[in-house]
Amino acid sequence: MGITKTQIFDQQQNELAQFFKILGHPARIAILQYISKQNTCICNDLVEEIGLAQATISQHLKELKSIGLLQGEIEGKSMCYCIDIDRWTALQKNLNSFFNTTKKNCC
Amino acid sequence: MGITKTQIFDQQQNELAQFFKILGHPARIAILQYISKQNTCICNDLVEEIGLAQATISQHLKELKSIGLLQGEIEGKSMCYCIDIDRWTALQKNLNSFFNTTKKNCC
DNA sequence: TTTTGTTATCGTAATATTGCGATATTATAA
DNA sequence: TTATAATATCGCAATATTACGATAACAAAA
Repeated sequence: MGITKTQIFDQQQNELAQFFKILGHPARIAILQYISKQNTCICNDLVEEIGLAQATISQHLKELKSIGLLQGEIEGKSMCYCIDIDRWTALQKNLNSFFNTTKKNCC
Repeated sequence: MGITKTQIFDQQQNELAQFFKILGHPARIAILQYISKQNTCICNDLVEEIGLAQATISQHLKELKSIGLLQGEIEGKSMCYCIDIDRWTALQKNLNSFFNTTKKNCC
């Protein structure tokens, strides 16, 4: 065992969990916050700013890309990452919908 | 390695990531949805409803309790779980605040 | 072409998570 | 008291995640 039994859950539950999971690491939170603070886009600065190895940052970026939150553009020899606005807004809507429909029935 | 370097992030980032992480499993999403669907509170039904072993469900409930989302009350020989409304609302606010302050500056 | 700077990927070690059977624990019912 | 039912915890196996060094890939600069 050790493998999540995704097949017993529906697509909405799996997708939602996947979003939450990817956001569930402080480095990825920090990356999103840093990108959003800059007017201009980010490349290697994240390595210095955050203090993880370049390979590690690259891996985190890849995961954020995997749910469509980040877009990357080649800019010379460096990479310019930015947040995908539409995706960002859609995700926020999604999560709010989960919070709102999961009503607060109590004992 | 393998251990998350929490010490290089601030408390807000770690806490936020922790919330996301705990919500980042389909079983825990399903548990929250199921509890919220019932007028009355839940006990052992989750085991049948969700289809994971009792030990596994109990573990997931423990994690949801760890961030304060669930409250449990002893009711006879069974356990009655419910969503903590205040906590739920506070968490939603928190996440929305993250989404809103992480502005959408793009390349 | 060679060098340099930047990012991605591979391989690996350390740790965490998931899931479950077995076994406590605890409270009601008999 | 003894049995029963519900939940929690322990211990383990399988898998996933995190982090990083080494190295590949690639584009601009020399």
